[in-house]
Amino acid sequence: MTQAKDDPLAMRISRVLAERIIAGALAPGARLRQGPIAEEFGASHMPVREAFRRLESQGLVVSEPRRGVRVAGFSQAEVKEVAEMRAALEVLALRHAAPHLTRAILDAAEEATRAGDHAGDVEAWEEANRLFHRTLLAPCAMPRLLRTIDDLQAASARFLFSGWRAEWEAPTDRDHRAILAALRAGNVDLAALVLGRHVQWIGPRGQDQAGRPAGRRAGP
Amino acid sequence: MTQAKDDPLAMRISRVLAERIIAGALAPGARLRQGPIAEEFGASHMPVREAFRRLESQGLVVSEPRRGVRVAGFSQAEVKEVAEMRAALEVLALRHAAPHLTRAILDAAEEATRAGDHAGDVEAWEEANRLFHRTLLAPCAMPRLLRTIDDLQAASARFLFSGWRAEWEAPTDRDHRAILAALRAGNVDLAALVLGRHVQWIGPRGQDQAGRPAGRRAGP
DNA sequence: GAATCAAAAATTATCGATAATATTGAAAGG
DNA sequence: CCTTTCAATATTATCGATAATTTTTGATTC
Repeated sequence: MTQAKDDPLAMRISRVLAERIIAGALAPGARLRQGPIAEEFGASHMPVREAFRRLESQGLVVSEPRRGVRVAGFSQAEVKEVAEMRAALEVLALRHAAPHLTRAILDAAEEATRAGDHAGDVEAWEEANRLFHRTLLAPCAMPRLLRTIDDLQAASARFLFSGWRAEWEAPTDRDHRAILAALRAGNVDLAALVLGRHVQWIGPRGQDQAGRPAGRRAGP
Repeated sequence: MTQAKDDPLAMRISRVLAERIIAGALAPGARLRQGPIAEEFGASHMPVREAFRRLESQGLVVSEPRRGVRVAGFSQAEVKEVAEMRAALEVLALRHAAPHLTRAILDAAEEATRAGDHAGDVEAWEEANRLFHRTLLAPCAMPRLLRTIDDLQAASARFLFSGWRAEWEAPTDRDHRAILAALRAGNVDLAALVLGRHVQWIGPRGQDQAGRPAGRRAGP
């Protein structure tokens, strides 16, 4: 799905572990021991450790020296933090991408939105959602910004999966459509405003029931 | 200066290498070979490789599989990218920190500004500048955000050093004082506005002479 | 003289083993 | 019965060596 298997072992291991953490197969706080993981992948400790460092930089695990790594927990505060960082950075990316958005790109983003509407489970919806954002923001051509946004999206997806694993129905994504409409009309400011709010939408249930995002500065 | 020497060897190595890259001792594009570096630190390859991964996540080196790592270059576009990310994220951090800013914290930030004014060289000025920002933003209590900002500051410092190594005179930092004044007056919006512009200030010389930052959306 | 190919040298990626440190559990003491 | 201490065990951090690639070098040909 992602990339060929000719890149370093550490990369493959980190990808698999990241998937597991995001999907919730590895619970927050769970210790990741290098021995068993190395054995599972038929590798030695070195690639596993490199994978750990990569996961650490993505914020998916926390590492205490001499004490190993464990899956990063996410309190409501942390989820909010990630959401607000995403909002700030995706708005920035969108403003830079806007001048480069062609008709074809907007159509592709709309197609991604449609795919999300028809998604049968959270995973499919999340993938479509990610594709929407990526399609719209990639033309900003700011690699470091895009990398950071990707990591934040991964963290967001974790939260999404944790809350919704079972009961799921694909919601028609009004925000996505509003963003596209604004962009088609050339109203970048409006698109950025909606995107900023959209990204901070935490969903119907947080750790507690206070689902209202805090960074909401503009009206509804 | 930073931390004791009881944390993993990889951490110490990455710190030293980071300092060298930021200070310009290692030129952009220069290859970092694990053999010589391991030998220099009296270590084996493993910690060196871990240090590389860490530097990679900070954006200080780029790694091509099977081909080693090299010091990341920075075009004017990349410098601008970092500056705009910093602006977006530092403004976010400041808005969250503002409610927690005490008189003592503001005084400490002012002291950092004074130290910067009296700095004799770029390094000292940069350290004071970093301290100013850190003092003001740390109370936001958003660890991931602060970590990201730190990495971006490091990238900024690289650029600063590259341009100013020789001719240097400490400039009185009007922006810092304006930010503090606004905060003391309780005008968070103004402080955020000035901070956002301040961070994007590229200095009198870029790679080419077009020093005007592009993200400048509000008037002077 | 420039381009090409092939062996040689260098370098990265990985492994298996060792040393250092943390964790655990049981025994002793209060 | 709970707390503390100490050894047995488990795990991390690190090393030295090996395998797999890439880069160089040097002749060789057009």
